[in-house]
Amino acid sequence: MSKSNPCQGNCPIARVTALLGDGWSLMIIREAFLGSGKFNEFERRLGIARNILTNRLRKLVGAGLLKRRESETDRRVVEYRLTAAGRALFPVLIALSQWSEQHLGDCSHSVRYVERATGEEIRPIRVVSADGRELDAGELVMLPGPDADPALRARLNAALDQAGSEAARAAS
Amino acid sequence: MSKSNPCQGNCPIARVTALLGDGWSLMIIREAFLGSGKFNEFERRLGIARNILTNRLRKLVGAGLLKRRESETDRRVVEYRLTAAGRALFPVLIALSQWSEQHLGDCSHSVRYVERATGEEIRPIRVVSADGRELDAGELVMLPGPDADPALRARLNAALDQAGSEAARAAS
DNA sequence: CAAGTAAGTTGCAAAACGCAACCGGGCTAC
DNA sequence: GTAGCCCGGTTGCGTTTTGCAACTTACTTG
Repeated sequence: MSKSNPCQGNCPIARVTALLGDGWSLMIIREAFLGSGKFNEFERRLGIARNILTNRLRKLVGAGLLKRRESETDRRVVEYRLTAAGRALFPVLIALSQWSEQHLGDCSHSVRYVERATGEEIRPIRVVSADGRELDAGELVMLPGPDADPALRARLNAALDQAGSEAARAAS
Repeated sequence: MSKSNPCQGNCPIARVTALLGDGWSLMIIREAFLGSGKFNEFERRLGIARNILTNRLRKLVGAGLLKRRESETDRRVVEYRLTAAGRALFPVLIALSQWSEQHLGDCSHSVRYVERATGEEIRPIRVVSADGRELDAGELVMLPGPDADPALRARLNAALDQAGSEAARAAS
């Protein structure tokens, strides 16, 4: 994948896939949310090979999701902590988790996300319109933004045209 | 990864990672949201190798995200369409996309998600409490749910304890 | 019927992954 | 202070996954 996936220019999904699209990165982020910070903790709790872990931690630090800091009390240990950018992935993680429990495997309810202050479970993550209504996938369109490069712009416009012609065909 | 990543029992993130944790699956889902359906379309638009594409499509069909249907008008072509489970990934995709644009690379605004009916851009995806307030990562806890297996339960409780002791340490 | 096209499949080379052994600095205990 | 252990890596090597290109089979089109 690494060499290819120029895919469609600066598509944000392509960029995030290049960074987190492997079997471990998301698990490492999850572990970090669960409080892991030391190299050893990640290794033990995930059962990941040490060379791979080194590689992924470097990548995540390089991307600004984790911050590497050598402990002051014991200079052998290194702490990897989530940065603000890393913590901003929390909605993604929850959305994935909720989707997984609803649509994968045996429909189990194995993790609860509750508000610390109230003890109440949070709502399912949803797409919400500008004025606060919950939206469905069918009610949305993707349009090229101001910074879309030509390839992405072409792709999104093609998708629009296709949807348009499909709608026209359905209407006829 | 495939063999390992038993990770922590039935953790939903581990399950979703096993399914979508590679360089292509999410891109295929994105393409499907953009209207691609035929084998050739995925191939051309993503630049993915055909054997890999075959493999991923089968996996996604097997997981119930895509539905494989041979065209009636031309029996050579095969249509892969998102199922309800697949469409339910839309919030995840948008959350990833929004995160990517905010925290990756050059802060660009290359894709706009707008409501078809109003033309208004949607709100950023957020975690919302039971009574509708937007929550921050720090205001949440993960607790084992009724279906958590022992390993996951232990992991989540350990995280709780650790957070507790850290809080105690910070308070002292 | 000849040519072209769609969706795979196969074989092979290159890259990524996983494991286990090794390493160097830093603590700890005697 | 030195022997032994822990921590965070690194290295070498075998296995798996990926990527590419050529081939195949079924079908449509001219």
